[in-house]
Amino acid sequence: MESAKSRRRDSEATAAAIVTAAAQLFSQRGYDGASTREIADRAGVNVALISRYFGSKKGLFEASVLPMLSIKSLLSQDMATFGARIAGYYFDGLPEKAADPILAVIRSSGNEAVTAKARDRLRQQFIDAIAEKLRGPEAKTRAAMIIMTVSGVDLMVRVLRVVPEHEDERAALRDRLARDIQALVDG
Amino acid sequence: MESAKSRRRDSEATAAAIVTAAAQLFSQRGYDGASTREIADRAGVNVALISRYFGSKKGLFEASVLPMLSIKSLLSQDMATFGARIAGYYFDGLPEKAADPILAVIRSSGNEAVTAKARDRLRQQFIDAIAEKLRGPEAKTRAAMIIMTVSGVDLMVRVLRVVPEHEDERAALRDRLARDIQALVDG
DNA sequence: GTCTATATAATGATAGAC
DNA sequence: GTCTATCATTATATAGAC
Repeated sequence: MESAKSRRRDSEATAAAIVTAAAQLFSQRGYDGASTREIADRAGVNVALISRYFGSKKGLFEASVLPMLSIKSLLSQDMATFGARIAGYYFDGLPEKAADPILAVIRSSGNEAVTAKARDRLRQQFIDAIAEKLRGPEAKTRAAMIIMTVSGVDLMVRVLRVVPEHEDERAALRDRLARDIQALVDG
Repeated sequence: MESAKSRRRDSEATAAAIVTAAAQLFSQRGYDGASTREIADRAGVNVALISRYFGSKKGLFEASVLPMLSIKSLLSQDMATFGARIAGYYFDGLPEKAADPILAVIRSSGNEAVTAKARDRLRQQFIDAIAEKLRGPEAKTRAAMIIMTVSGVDLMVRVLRVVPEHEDERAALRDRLARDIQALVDG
């Protein structure tokens, strides 16, 4: 274990701090809206280190957002509770400031050069990965419907922010969502 | 009817050309990614006219994107065919370059100052408007589910661009979508 | 390993000529 | 009603000192 003092000169820790700050800011403001200076400030490091460690802003985007684009942890658990877990994630708690790689891709999608790789990874790590887990007919179609529905939730909750205020309405929406997604999982 | 020559000095036509170009470019690249110069070029007018006619870039965004945020034309027809019409819109034809106000809001959503009004209008013109059209229990919850699903389609088709290549898979997805949305409409 | 200083380019906006 | 020219600002990226 290193001391706090030596950590200040630990390039790995510095790069990790940049990645963390970048993931948050790209999620919040998208690629064009998040400046390298702001990312460096939030990470508590100098701006020049971004080019130093990641080559360019685009390199930083790929290093921070792409690795987070995975749904494996959700798929490794019992698929009989998949719908409930997804719905719970978005409606119980609602982590406002947390980094959301899907949101980062959505908000950066106006920049084709930057999000081309991210889209490829989204297809592989999400749609294809879900389709593999599904039993029964039309697995791919159902997988597409699932990712579409989840994307829609992400959009409604985190982009449009139109979640019902009343607790019972929220619960009704969450339960309906859990049921509909689970129906797609079960076939 | 005015001649083509006099149209060149028709401020209304000029403003309209700017609005059209802006709607397209804001949809494609989002607010931050679409520069005023590029918008002016596509409209075939001078950049200075944007400030002249709309005050600012933000003013142009509101003048071009906000008025398009309406679903009235889709709701005015028979609600028994709502699901099929939505699904057909996204899967038959697939208008790549057309201006899509929802997409513009999504891709600009990293910029809070610009999209605050757009979100309000989305809630009113979409969720509330749909809820009013629905009969049966939990109209608001179902309206939220519908807009969530449609947003997800918009996202998958136009942002992530992960529509199945094979015609039969596409048709299967379209039909399943139409059915699921219609089920939400019917209660 | 990290900083300061700077090069270069692009942005939104405006003043004033035509 | 539309244009040219320009301003002030901000962006990413880099060279070189420490």
